[in-house]
Amino acid sequence: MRHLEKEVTIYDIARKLNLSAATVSRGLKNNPAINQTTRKKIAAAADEMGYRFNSFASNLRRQRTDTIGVIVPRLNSNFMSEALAGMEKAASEAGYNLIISQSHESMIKERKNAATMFNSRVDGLLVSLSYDTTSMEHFAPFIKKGIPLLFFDRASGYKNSPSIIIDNFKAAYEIVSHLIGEGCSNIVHITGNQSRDIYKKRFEGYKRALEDHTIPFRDDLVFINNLSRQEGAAAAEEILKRPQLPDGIFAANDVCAISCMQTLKQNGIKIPADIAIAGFNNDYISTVAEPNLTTINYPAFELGEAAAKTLIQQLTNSSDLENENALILKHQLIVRESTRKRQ
Amino acid sequence: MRHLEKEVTIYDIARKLNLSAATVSRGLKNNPAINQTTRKKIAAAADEMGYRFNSFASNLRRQRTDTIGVIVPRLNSNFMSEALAGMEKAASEAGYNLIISQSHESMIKERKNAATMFNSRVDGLLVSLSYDTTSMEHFAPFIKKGIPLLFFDRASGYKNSPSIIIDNFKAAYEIVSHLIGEGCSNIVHITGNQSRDIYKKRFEGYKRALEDHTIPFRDDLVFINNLSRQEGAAAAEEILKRPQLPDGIFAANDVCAISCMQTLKQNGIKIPADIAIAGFNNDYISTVAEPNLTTINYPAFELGEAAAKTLIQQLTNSSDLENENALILKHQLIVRESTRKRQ
DNA sequence: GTGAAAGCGCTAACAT
DNA sequence: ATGTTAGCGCTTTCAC
Repeated sequence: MRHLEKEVTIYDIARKLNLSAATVSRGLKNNPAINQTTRKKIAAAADEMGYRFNSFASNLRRQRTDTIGVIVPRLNSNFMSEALAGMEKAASEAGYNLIISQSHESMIKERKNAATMFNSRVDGLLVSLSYDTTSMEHFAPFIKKGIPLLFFDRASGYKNSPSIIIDNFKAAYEIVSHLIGEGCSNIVHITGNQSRDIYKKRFEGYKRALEDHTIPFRDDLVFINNLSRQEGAAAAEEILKRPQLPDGIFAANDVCAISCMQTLKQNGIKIPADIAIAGFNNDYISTVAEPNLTTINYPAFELGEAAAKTLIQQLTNSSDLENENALILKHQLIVRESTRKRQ
Repeated sequence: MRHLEKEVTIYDIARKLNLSAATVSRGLKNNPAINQTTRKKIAAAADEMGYRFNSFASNLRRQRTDTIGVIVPRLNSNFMSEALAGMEKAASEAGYNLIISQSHESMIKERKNAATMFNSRVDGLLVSLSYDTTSMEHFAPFIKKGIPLLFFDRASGYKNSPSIIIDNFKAAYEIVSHLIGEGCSNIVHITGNQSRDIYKKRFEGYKRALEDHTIPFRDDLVFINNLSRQEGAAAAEEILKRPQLPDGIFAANDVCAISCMQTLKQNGIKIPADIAIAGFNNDYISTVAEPNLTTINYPAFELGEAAAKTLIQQLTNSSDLENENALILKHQLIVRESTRKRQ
């Protein structure tokens, strides 16, 4: 039906040139054992006959795929698309393809994705966990078969799988300390599911910063939601209802911080004079929002690149990551107008 | 090395259960011809023995991959990540995987990507052209082999390949007419490479709108660049140097419009009072920028979904797209503060 | 420098 | 309802 002509194989080329399939196979791979002239003849014939390499046959034979699987919560976030861009770059430079799938923040889908990746026999797997993943059992087959598994951003302490992250605790500590330094003492924290390590660590950083500045921690200042635009606005509404307004807000991502800020501004709150606001990630929008948002620069592209490179190193055995368990990338606190209370 | 244990095949299962490989194969596929009890036994044994399906062998045999290739200019734009999210959704619902690669706006890379996709024997290919693609020869092999090829957003009139787009001419016409309606008569247009149809059509829409409102077209009001943040700012700098300021700007994407707006604002220009600004795409940032940006809603997610669905329909022959040559999605003009000159 | 032959694991046509 | 058989196209070991 779809295949208009019969596929040309190395046998067809061999027949035409009075060679064996083995020679053609070697010739196409530029195997130095094959005569230069023969190689050229083979290449020419292949070209002329419209030959195309069959990677299944090759994969089947070689037992590897040169493919890396990636499972992300969602493709359509600034952070993820940057990270994926970095991965694609590193992978394609090393001759690997990427199979990308999204879990839509659901463990059920993540499980299916993992199974598909497993059956597709990816050489390795890169994962950023979904929002609601509790069990890690769907990754067990990879461990069992010795397929390298690497978590990035939303990591887990799962088995011996290494992860690539930033120091979320420290980053949060820094940003909250900065807020305190600007005179805030009544700081709201908006964050995500505490079973995701990144949010837990940020929360801990927040608490520690308060503690170290002898500011009592207050449960009612913490909002745990999915950090979406909607939830950011909802948190703002909730805050506005309170008898006493906070003087600072630290949200665990930029999108949420900004939608929260937008809602507050619409209700006449002055940022940063009334309330200072800080986010996390350094998405492009943080420089578009007014006032510009103080945030943590989380190098997403570099993260993706590093993740893919690390995995590929394991694949080629050029390095053993078995001893390292986490690769911590550098982050930076970026102070902008949204938190500058004093001149 | 990486494979700790020998792979289990259907033959192993067959031997263990005293069945033939064919029965096991059918059983695993839940073929109704196979006895319920047998099917259960097979499933149980497969599970217990740690069997995993070998898709290469299957692909090799079936001559198809259930995989769709996607080539995009860049992954990390709001528009593309939305579109990809839509594709991934449609594809995974139909049991297809996606192989995604980016051309980095270069024809050379696009050509390599196409070759890889071809060798990976994708069942179909979705393409949004790179900025500098001039020749389409790298898609010829797909046509020749009858592999469905579908362009989206950055389309081309290539051969009989259909495309999924919006009516860029009309959208641009509408937005420029709106600017004129707000009192603008001196309207800058910032757009992209004119060999990309989308930008050409937008340019034409701009010209036609001027014409229909008897405003003379002026060459010096047109900026052709790559529509990046940098170029948006550069265009603003250039505009600021001019003796006479324009009273309106229509940029062919939101990112460029917003960076242009930021630079103008920094130089004391009032938006929209001095200059009204409109963008294109309805990226999230268009609601974050101040003033909020007037733009065209380009339904990226739906576009991706429609593209994947259309391709899959062709694959399953459930529809013949050979007659249709373009699927035009609806767009909407979204008027926001950045162009409201009059109350 | 080149060839013969076997086999990777699955599926489908054809049998029974 | 299940089995037999052949073959998808490539790689690789062992020969010469």
